Amino acid sequence: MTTPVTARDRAKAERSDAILREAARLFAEHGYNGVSLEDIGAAVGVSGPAVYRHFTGKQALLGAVLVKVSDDLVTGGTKVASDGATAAERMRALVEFHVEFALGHAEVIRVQDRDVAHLDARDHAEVRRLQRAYIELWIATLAPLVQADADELRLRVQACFGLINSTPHSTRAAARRHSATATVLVAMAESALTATT
Amino acid sequence: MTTPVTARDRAKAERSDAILREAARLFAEHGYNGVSLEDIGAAVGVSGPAVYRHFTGKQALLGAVLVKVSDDLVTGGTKVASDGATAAERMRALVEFHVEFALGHAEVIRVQDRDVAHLDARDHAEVRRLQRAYIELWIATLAPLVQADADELRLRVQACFGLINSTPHSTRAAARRHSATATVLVAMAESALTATT
DNA sequence: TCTTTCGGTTAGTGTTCACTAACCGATTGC
DNA sequence: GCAATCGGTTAGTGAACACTAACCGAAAGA
Repeated sequence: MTTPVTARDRAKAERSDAILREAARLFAEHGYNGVSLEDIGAAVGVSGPAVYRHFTGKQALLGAVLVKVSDDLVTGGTKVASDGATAAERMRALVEFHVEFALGHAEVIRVQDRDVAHLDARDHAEVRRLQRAYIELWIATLAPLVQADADELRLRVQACFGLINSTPHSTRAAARRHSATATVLVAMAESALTATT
Repeated sequence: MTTPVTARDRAKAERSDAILREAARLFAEHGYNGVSLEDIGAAVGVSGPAVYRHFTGKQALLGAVLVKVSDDLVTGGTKVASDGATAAERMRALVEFHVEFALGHAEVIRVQDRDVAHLDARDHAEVRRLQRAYIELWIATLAPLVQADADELRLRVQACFGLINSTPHSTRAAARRHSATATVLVAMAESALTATT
């Protein structure tokens, strides 16, 4: 299979990436319905309907953003969780991975837990599938460390996501030094996950 | 001051309450921009512009919902925090109060951290003022228990809010028995707040 | 009783916005 | 060179929707 990469192809790829990036940023800032295609085009220096040369529509943009972030979480999480020798090490690796991800991709995290409902049926199913896989990975990792039934493990994991994902909501805390924030969040998350009732 | 409560007055108050309740529910489910005034009217059995007989517009509805929830948090939080004798008792009272509130008012919580940006300037300022007061209450309560600078205390409190407020996002966990969920969340929150790095 | 008030109705109105149509000039590939 | 492709443009188009206008019938109150 030949790959004839022309200048046009490169320009198009860059443009598409820029559109995705700016769309994610704008969705995070104003919400899916608060952003027009004109806004997204303007953010990358083209105007309005030019976006249709790269994506089939507004919903497809949201789908691309959210499927990618969900997939990155599952792929990255699976990778780091396979490294640790003990359950505690794997759990810590997952927590650190997720904290780094949330701090580095605050915008997409914000879009994910705010605008997932605006996906079309196909993307929605895919995102839910990936999210389910990611949470099951956490539950499987946490299970050896905490004696609790499946429902409670799920509750603990989801509450932990809420804890870590809170940073995108707090502008002030996000301005802190990245590593200091990460250290505190990791400590809080690990402590919360294994807290005894 | 006379209070001539007629049948009409009572009917109007009930209608207004119903509109607020349904508006909060619909905002939580579909987001501010995903709900039309026609939808809100239909949810209470009237149609469309009848809502204007009770509220000046759609933004005013959102404002009423969010100012009320912010005020309830500050008022209730201040009340329960004044009871405890020790700092630890006050902290626990705050955590339990917030967990109960989040489990009992999941919908409004969801609207609050998703659609606050759609408020008009006046309500936005008021909600931010109340939120600031609430978080300062938490910080002041946590300060004696954790040795950390103001930034870290704020980060810890906000992460704790994220933890507790995660339940509105997780439909499955919300189906669990209320008291069991509350117990786990309280334990996680207290453990996270005072976790050592 | 009879006028006023009020909470509802239906029928617009103007705007925003996703998406389409039609066209254009440069890059591509033969 | 030259036709096809492609990524852009501007000008619609149709739908959704917040809000207004005009009207109506019943409750309030003198």
